[in-house]
Amino acid sequence: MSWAKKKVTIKMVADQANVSKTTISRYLNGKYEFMSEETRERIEKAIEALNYHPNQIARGLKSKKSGTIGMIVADITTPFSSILVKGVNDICLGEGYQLMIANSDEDPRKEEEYIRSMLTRQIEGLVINSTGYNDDLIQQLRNEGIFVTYAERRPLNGQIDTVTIDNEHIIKYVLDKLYGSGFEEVAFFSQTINKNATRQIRKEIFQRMTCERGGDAEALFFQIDQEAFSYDKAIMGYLQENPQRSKAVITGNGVAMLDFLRACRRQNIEIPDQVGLCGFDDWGWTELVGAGISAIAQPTYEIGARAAEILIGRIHSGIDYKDPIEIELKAQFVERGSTQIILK
Amino acid sequence: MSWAKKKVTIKMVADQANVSKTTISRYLNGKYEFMSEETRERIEKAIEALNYHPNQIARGLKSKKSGTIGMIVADITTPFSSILVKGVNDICLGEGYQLMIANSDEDPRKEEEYIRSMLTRQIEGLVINSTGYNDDLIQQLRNEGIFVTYAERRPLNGQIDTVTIDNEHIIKYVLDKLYGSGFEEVAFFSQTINKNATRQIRKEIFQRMTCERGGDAEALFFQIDQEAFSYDKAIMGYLQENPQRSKAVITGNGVAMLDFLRACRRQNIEIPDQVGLCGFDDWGWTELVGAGISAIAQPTYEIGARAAEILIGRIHSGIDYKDPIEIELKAQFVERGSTQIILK
DNA sequence: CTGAAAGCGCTAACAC
DNA sequence: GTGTTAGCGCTTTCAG
Repeated sequence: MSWAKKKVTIKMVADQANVSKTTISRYLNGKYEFMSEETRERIEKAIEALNYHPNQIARGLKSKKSGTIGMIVADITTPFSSILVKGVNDICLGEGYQLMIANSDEDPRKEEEYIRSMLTRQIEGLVINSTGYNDDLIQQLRNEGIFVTYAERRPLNGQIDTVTIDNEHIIKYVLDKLYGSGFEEVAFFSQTINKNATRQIRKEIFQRMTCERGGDAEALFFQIDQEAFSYDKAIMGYLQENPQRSKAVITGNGVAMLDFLRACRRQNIEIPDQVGLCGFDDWGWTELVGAGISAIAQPTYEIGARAAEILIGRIHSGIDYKDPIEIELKAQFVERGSTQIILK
Repeated sequence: MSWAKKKVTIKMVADQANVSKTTISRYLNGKYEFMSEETRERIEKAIEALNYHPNQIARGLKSKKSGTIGMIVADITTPFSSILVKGVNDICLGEGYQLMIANSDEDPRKEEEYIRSMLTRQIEGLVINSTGYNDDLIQQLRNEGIFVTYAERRPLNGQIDTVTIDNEHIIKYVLDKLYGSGFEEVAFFSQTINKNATRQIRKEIFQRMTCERGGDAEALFFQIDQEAFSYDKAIMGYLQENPQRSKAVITGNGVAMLDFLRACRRQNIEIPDQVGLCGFDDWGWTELVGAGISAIAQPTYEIGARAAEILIGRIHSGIDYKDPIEIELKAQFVERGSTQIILK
């Protein structure tokens, strides 16, 4: 980089201001008590004149504080992830941290690679929307002085700070609502569960509550793999059983909702005439489809923001903890046309 | 962090393997020619035994290579930005770079703050989807040895690498299509332009082509501010002029399309019966709204990927350039029901 | 109030 | 083949 102007260092500022590097360093760290008014001003001028910006990398090497936080999301292309990122990013800006972000693409191997890469780059903490396959490695980070907060997907086991939503409460609310308004069968359509804790938890809650109502918890839960037309098959299968009953579906997240709607369109299934629908995640377009799609609006931004706050709090305190913080934020049901029952 | 295990350093590995730090360093950098087969194995064992991972921060301090790239997007919550991020992220993974990401929120002050913050953290390059207000600062980075690539939004002036789409070509294509199929007036609805180069360019192209067809280039271009019901007013105003003519609208990006559709719904405007619609950006839900929304699918992922490739290429070459690389990728028109003209 | 000196963890001449 | 030495840019004792 021969064409690059030499970067200005603390040494050059020291020379310019006619003091030692130490004093400049003190200045940079706001320890003004240790210098005369006059030197302070001289330093200020020198920094200004040279357009000096301290090298955070060098500072971090000595102080062991990189000032960066890592964040790994499972699929950055979903609005869910990007809003989560925004929440974390905003808090980081306020606290002076930079964000190192990676997209695991739901691939545990990539996830591990990113975690290790970020570790070598001395992140001070990690916010993760985890695939669920690297919980052991993540637990290990604790031993290296790295704090971790799980966002939305909790660890399957392990004592780590977590911010999720109150699935129990909102699923109960929606089931009550749907059955209460006359639907006779409510099914749940989930993406492949794998080790995804959120999907696992929603399944468990849905099946337990369905059971309590005397429903067929097994038959009404559909786990749908990412193959072509698998949603088509599932929805057709569901509607063919007990065709005289009025039915509704809850989809487990925004991506499942989109796939479900596409399948309905291909199969000419009318909503809510033939099947009611309530989805998790309320993204901008839900009101535009048909009579509007009812949805569970997750406080996605807040999940990210709270996770970042907790993480930074831990970093600042710097001490190990025995009791993890576990926060459950409330989700909200937004009612639209897709759950207005059409009586048969 | 009293509870943290002491991090293992190159010194400890050297002691364990009974060689000097230099030799370990050579090993880490793959310079196996400079050591015996036997020491190489000894080092391998020592690293394994101690679970050693080199500190990239320290390496970077000496070598002036942080191994991180910065990326700033204008609004991370739009699918456009997140897909762009994915493109960049994927290339970075392949090339061994970590991504430092920030969301400027279309705020030039935040954008500047992030740029400076990333600079102090020694990013080696920057991919930016810029607000357009910090072009001078960005140009300045070049003097500090930092390469920059603009993604999607080009600099208003300045000689910097850029990846955009071929707006000229696709806008011509869509206008031909719409007028060709019988629409008599085609308007363009854009978000507030400010210094956004893409919006500026689309406006210029649209107006020029409209002019060439003898249309009223001024009246047919709508710049719509982000106030409540401003889309409602614009669309109503457009439809009231020359009501006997069949009309269509092109929206300038995905966000504008969403706002436009919401306004139509509020005003009970039927698409395409009362107005045809073709939007920029083809996100998952377009096919689900009404008879399907026709859209210009931008190669968003490719924009990000190409931008990252170009940037990393520059970093590797390490030399200044006089001629910036300017790439224009092709967008594609996806035809759906919203542009099937209903003859009046 | 201020500075000299010794590192942080790693790399890179330059010797041997 | 391998080690010694001198830093990278900054912080931090420890002396004055």
